[in-house]
This record gives sequence, C-alpha cells and structure tokens, in this order.
Amino acid sequence: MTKLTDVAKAAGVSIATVSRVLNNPGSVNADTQQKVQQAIRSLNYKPSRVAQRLRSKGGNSKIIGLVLPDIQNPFYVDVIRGVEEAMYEKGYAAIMCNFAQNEDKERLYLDILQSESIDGLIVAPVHGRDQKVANMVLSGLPIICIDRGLTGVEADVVLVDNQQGAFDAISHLIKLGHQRIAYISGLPQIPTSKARLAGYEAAFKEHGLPVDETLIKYGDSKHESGMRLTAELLDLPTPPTALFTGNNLITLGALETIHSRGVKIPEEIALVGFDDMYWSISLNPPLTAVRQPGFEMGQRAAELLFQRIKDPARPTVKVVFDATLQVRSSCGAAAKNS
Amino acid sequence: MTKLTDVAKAAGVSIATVSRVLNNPGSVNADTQQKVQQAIRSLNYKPSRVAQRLRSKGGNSKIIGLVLPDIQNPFYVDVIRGVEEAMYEKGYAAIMCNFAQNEDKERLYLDILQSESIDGLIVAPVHGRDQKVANMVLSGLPIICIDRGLTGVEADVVLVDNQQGAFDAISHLIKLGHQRIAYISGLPQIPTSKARLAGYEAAFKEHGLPVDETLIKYGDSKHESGMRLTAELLDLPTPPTALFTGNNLITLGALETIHSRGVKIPEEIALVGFDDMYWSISLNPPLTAVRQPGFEMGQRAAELLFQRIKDPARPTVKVVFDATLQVRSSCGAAAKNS
DNA sequence: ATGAAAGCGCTAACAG
DNA sequence: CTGTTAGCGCTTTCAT
Repeated sequence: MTKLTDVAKAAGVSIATVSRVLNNPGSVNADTQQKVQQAIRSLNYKPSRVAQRLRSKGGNSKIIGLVLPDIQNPFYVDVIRGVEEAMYEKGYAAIMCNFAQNEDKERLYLDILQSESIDGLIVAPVHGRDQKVANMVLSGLPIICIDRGLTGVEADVVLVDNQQGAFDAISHLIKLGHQRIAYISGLPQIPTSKARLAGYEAAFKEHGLPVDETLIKYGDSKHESGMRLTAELLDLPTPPTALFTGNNLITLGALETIHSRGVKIPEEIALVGFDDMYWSISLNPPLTAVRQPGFEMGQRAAELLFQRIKDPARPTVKVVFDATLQVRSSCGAAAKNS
Repeated sequence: MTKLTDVAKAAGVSIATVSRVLNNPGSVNADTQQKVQQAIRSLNYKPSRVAQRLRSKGGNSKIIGLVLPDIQNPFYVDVIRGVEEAMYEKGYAAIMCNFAQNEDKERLYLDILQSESIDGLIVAPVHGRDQKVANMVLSGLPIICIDRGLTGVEADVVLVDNQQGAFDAISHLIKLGHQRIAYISGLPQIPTSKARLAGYEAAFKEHGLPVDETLIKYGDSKHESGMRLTAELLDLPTPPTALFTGNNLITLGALETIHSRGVKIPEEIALVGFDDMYWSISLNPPLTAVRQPGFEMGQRAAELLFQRIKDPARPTVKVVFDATLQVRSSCGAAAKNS
C-alpha cells in the first residue's frame, strides 16, 4: 500500500501538504496542487481509512453499522438496499450484521461495531428494551432505529404503522364474512408483533366481534414456525376460516403447510400476510398482503443518520410510513375495495 | 471509550502488560493477570479494533470483505448466511457490499475494503476478467472467489457445476418431449451465464437436436429482464413450448409475465429455473428448478479464506458443488425421473 | 515478568 | 502557503 510519505516524496513536498490537497484543497498553491494530484494519481494512492479513523474524533470515518434481525426476510433486504443506495452516494461503507433474531449475536456485533469506531448505526433492536442499544444511544453514538423503536430512550426511529396495517388486513377479512380469523405472530417480545396484535384486536372490537385466544399463535418469526403453527391451527376441531400471518417468512411457511395438506386457498382458508414481496403475485394463489415500503424506509433511515452525524443535537424524530394492503386473490375473488 | 491506559492505571501496571494479558496471557504473572482481568472487566474495556488494525501487519484484524453481485437474489442471501455463520464463530466481522451487477460500484467497494485493511475477501467478480480483483489477488491479499472464477489468475474458487446443472434441466425438458426450449440468460459476460449456456447447448447436441438461436435471449440478470424477455418469447410467431431461466430473479420475472397473460404452466409452456428457493414449492405452479447449495458454499468459502489467511502459500483449490434438479410440477405431472 | 518507547498512517495545530 | 510535530490506541522489540 502506498502511503502519504510515498506521495510526498514523489511530489517533493511534505506529507502535510499532501494531506491538505486531499482534505482542504483551497489552502494550497495551484502548482503544488498539480504536482501532488499528479503523484497521487500515478502512485494510485488511496488513504488508509483505518489511520484516518484512528486519528479523527468520529463522524469522519465514513463507515456505519447496519444491524438487522433476519437477512432471509425480503423486507430487510429491501431495507438494506435502501440504506446501501444512500450510503453509496456519499462514499460511506456499511458493516452489515445479521443477528438472526439472536440477542447474543446482536450484542457481539454491536461490540464489534463500537470497537470499529463507526460513525453511526442503523439498527432494528431485538426488542423494545434492548439495553445494549439504549446504552449506545446514551453514549452519544448517532443511532437510527428502523422497523422497531426503543422504549425509555429518545432515539430516531423509522417504521410503519403496524397496528393500522394489521387493522386493515383483518377488517378486509371481516368484511369478506370471516369471523374465525387466526393470527400467527412472530416473537412476542418484538414491538412489531405487539402492534400487529393490537391491530388485530382493534379490528375485532370495531366490528363488535369477540377475539378467540385459541386462534392466536406465537412463534419465532421464522419460516419453520409458520409451517408448524399453521398445522396446529388446521388441526383444531373447528379450524379458522382465515389466517393472518405476522411476517413474510411465516406466510411462506403457512403456504407450504396449507399446500402440503391439499387445503384450498381461499375456498377453505383465506390468507393475508404481513409484508409484501414483489413476487407475491406469482405465489399460489397471488397473495393478499400488507406492504411495508422497505426500500424507502432504508433510504430515509440513512438520511436521518447523516443528519444526526452532522448535528448530534438535532431533536429526535419518528418517521411513520403507511402500511398498505395489497389485495390479490388469497382471500377470495378480487374484492371491490381497490 | 475506555482504553489501554485507563485499564493500566486501574490495575497499576503498564499498558504493555495489559496488552500482554490480552494477547499472550501465558507470559504474565498470575497475580498481575488477575488484577488486570479484574480491571478490564470492571471498566468493560474493549480494545479498539481500529488501532489494532493500524498497528498489526495484516491477518489479525478479524475483518473481511464480502462482495456480492445482487442481494435481492436469494441465492446470494444463502451465501451470505453461510459466510456469516462461519465468521461469527471465529469473532470475525464482514463488511458486506452489494454491487448490484454494477462494475463501478464493485470497484468503489473494493477500494474501500482495501483501504480498510481487511484480512481477506470473498467475492463474486463482475466477470471473469475482473482486473481489479485480479490485481488484489496478485497483491497478496487472501481472496476466495465464489460462484464465479477468475481467468488468468490463480485463485481459490467455490462454485457449482453450472454446465451440468443446465444440462440436466434441459435434458429433463427434452425427455418430456420439448424441442423448442428457450433460454433467458443473465448478463452474457458473467461466467455462470456462459457455463449455463454451454450446458443448454450440450443437452441439445446430446439428443441430436439443433439449437435455435432465436430462442436464446440475453438480459441483465434482473427481475425486469425476466419479464421483458419472456414477453418477447411469447410474442414469437411460434413461441417456445418450454422455458429455461438463467437465475432466480429472471424466473420470478418470467412467472409474472406468463401469469399476466393467462398462459398456462405447464400446459402451454413448461418452466424450469436455475436457482431454487425454499419457497419454490409455493409458487404457482410449484417450480422445477436447479438447486445450488448457497449456504454450504458460503461456509466453505469462509473456511478456505481462514486457511489462506493462516497460510498464504497454500496451493489454490477449486471446490465444485453439484447442482441438483428439483423436480416439481412446472414442467408437467411429476416426472418419473426422481 | 514487566516497563519504556518506537511507530502503524494520518490529521491538525503551530511555526515559519 | 508549507513544513514540523504531536498524538489517535495499540503491539512489539528492547531493556531491565
């Protein structure tokens, strides 16, 4: 690796001058400028980001952390793409960490990121009372929470109105005449699971219908849990007539179980999932789902992070996107409502 | 951030001693050891990986780069998970970069990684003659290529037998009686596209059938190209009776176009895709596809990288996994052949 | 067994 | 406008 001294030697100036043309071009003689630029180019010099990071206080390292619960979930992939696009434009790099819904793993990654002296962090905390993340916020590191907030600490957050999304989904089902509507939740301690449950219950209340607790199942937010819990539901003496799945992966698991048993959708059971996928239309049947704008959320989170890095004192904000129901045919013939 | 001096002060020893208990515990008095450990714990000290990195020559930073062409493609997500699992166990962190099939982006990320002084790199090069990656290999950085190799440079590589995978897929179709079999390729310069095309042609040859060039379309490996090129194929005076799609995303795009036109699969057109997805069974219809073991490939690549970091002189190896045809129903009633 | 000190590559005073 | 120099936090000789 060629370094500052090499360039300085080649250009016949001091390393300080080289550093200046890199960081403060205005402050140096045009001729010198030329010579140095020339040397930099011919030596193909690239500053060591490690040395830069060690030297500067923070906020100039152009590296941030991105910590997400499950990279297999296409929603988070969209978030990643959104974040990444915004980062790319600003020459930032992201250390991406997938903690697979595992708190220990999350902690390890967070430790690593801290010791990597990142400029900031975008994270979907394991749960609302994530002490580790809360402490990092308190320590002054610029942090944006995505998908899930933190309780008890002031922090920027960008998420979707989960309650409303679930409410819309269940209302749709109720209007179609369903009453025995099951809900397969992800990990119960995750804020989004709670909000979606709240929306589920609110919809029943709104229509004066009782909630049947036996139709609510809790899993771990993964594919396998969707398969297993759907089987349990189908095995009930009187199975539900409709199913609301708490996330992408659960939906796919549910679909697998339903198909393997030869149960017809939507005739024998209607299905609406939380989280849309761009290929939901190619599923059997085309899936009705609640869409979260993951890409936009990721972009937005990145922008908020840049702002906070620049101005750590900026008041915290909460950005709430709409969750929109995409009606296709897994709940019956294309309904009138859009 | 607490640092070495803080710990040293608290333990009443020099920073050198603290460093020793961290890196070479054997070389220090048991009592001192205790005191220092104690101090480290109570101060919750974590060494700065940045400083460590700047100091040490390379190979001790516990950070590697992972550069992949498209994070939207579930195959690469599997690769990521495999790499990540292996890394996690060894306390490594990965800087993950998604270059979205864009060579400029790839170059930028590679530059960043170099200047981050990574210990090693796992990469799926944009194409076989990727100069940037080739130079990095030549520079001595431990590198493992995944999914695609490099021509003209000796480098470790782990991939799948793409030609054989495509051959099996096409043979399957031919045995089912198809002759007008279209192939929608990804970017033509990508080695996997070429190998899959070779498999396609080989299958025709094997069965003494001619290849119809008008049935071969080239796209950019993305979803949209799958949609568009499928439409072109369907618009042909005599459309193909079967379609072989070059990757996951293309398959999903093809499915979307086919459904939107109300064309029946497999009655009017049979479909087999390269790349399987765990939810392929829930597509309409359940998709017959060639499976690549992405997770295992990722794990393997990580192991090879660790080896190479430890022993840069180890001869390069080429690990070839099998690509296995998963027969479901998108080519017709479950065929006899497994 | 432990400490002092050099130096990794860079930035930012401080002089000149 | 440009050069000299002091660290950033750590590892590693080299002394002791």
